[in-house]
Amino acid sequence: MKRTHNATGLEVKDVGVQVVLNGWVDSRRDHGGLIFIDLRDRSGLIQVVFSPEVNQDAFHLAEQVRSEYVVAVQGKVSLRPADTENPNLKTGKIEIYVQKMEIMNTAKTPPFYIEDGIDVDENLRLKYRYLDLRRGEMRENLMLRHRVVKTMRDFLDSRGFLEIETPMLTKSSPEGARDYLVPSRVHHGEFFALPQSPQIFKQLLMVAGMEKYFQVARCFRDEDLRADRQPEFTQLDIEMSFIDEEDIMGLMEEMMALIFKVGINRDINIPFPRLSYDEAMKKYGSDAPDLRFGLEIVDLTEIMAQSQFQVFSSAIQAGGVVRAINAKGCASFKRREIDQLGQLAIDYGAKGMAWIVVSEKELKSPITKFLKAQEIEEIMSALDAQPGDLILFAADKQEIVSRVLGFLRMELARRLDLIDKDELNFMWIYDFPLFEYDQEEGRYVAVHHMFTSPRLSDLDRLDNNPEGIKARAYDLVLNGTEIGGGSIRIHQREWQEKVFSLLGMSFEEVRDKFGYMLDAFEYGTPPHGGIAFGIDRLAMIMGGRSSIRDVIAFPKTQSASCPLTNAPSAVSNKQLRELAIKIREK
RNA sequence: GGAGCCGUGGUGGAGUGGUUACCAUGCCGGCCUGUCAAGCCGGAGGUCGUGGGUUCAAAUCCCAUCGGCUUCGCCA
Repeated sequence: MKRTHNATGLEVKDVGVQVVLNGWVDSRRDHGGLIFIDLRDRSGLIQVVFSPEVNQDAFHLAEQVRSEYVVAVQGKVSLRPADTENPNLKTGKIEIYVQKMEIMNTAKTPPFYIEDGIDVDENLRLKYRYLDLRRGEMRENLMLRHRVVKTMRDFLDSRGFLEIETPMLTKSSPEGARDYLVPSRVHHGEFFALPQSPQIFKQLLMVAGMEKYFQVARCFRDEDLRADRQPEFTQLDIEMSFIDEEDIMGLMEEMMALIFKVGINRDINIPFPRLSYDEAMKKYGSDAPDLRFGLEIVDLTEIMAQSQFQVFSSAIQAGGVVRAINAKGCASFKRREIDQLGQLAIDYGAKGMAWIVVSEKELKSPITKFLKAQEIEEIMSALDAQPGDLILFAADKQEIVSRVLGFLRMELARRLDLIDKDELNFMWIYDFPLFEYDQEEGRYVAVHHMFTSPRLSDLDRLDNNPEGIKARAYDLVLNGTEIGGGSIRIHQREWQEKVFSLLGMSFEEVRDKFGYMLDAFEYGTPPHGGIAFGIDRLAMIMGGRSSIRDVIAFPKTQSASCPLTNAPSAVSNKQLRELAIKIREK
């Protein structure tokens, strides 16, 4: 019995039609003389009814059916009797009176409920992922993801982009994340790396004259996992020739508007607002700020520069800053809560967290006794402090202060429930620094990546003055999450060599790792640039999920393993011998 | 590498040293012709993650270890 319709493809106007449905038994309600089954297929649910008056054989077969059995039913679409309609079902006004049923397969009782909103150990869900994905919400997530990717492909195709694949087995390169390595059987002792991104290949495609490229590209980074980070993830990777920042940002805004319309039927306003990196860090303590709420950070460095309060003034003298955040209406926080925030600040790298509780009559604070009345007044005024407010301070190097107050800002928003879950807050962050100094490595490292072009006006500083050079890079931020980022690239061999050199790479290393790319740049490389979006993160936000795992069919656990297949696993000695690999004892 | 939370019938939870480990749900059987969280009656189902220790006695206290989740570092 082959299906004639999908479960939710039927509606009131189909009443009287003979249909065959195939699907799974979602639930069975046996009334003795009458049996109801909710039949589920990919489209959703419909109720089918078994009555001995309609067909004895089908009725008795239905008595034996259990959850998750795979069945085929044949019957007539009928209107439900009055007062038995189910408004919770799309097909709640109709039902199928079954004349014939076939059990296509039986099923063991599943280890968890096949329904939305379950609270089950995630390990179990992943071990039985094929059952987890039967749940409506998970099916919806994958369908949403499909619509998003389909829309991306269609949109880019309509704008003249070519989808081109690049190698998965490629060359390990320095910088960036830890590589996943694949041993070469043919070349003992040598390894491929799985791509962290198709960056160099897409630039070579520009050299090759493809002009407009995209790829839905799997990327691999062997770093620790998070709720929004998997070791393998998917990027929409894009590159174009003969363009500038505005071309890419404008095009991507159009694409985003379409994706959100098709994906979740939301209209978003374009163009997106833009915020410079410096301003984002200063006001929000993050290069991916969440602007769905206020709680701006206020700089007090000037006010405090001459202060007698050593904690503040010595931080400033050491080149640092003093900044604060006004937790509006939080004067009611208990001392224990404030101390808890202070501990969190310390966890994020602060040496401590000063605070002032502003009440009607007085200021409660461990630090006001060190401050002059004039200074306190200026602080209150700068932060627009009113009775009932709580002010939190951080004093340290700028990067630490930003990180700490950026975190406290988010934490306060969560505690005060300031975030509107339905809002979609997009913004571009631009004017990133090209380099930052890495204390541990004792050298500069690229903030974006090492192929990013410096601002043209900063080009001459590549020789001897890298501090403060701005990059032609841009990130797209949605609700405090970086969902994409890109840049205009370097397309001149000479500039690229200077960047490599500034990053501390020797002539030999550059030749070995990137010689092929520099060679390519000598054969007429067009100016080019691009962007890449994290499809998993985008789908996660669009689906309103809190973990990227919910929009990936077969994700890894936090320890980067797969409970379903038990990967990774040991391999045979024969396999190891072929690869000339010996496993060392710990 | 660090921090936090969690691990008890299939599932989710309760159980702070002492009878036969409790509840809900699911599962199995019976009854039941309008349910959709169906209902009523009955039943089965447990190495309390694992290993060690303390104790007359451990799900419970201690140590170690494994696993899951969150997070800092890390993620050009």
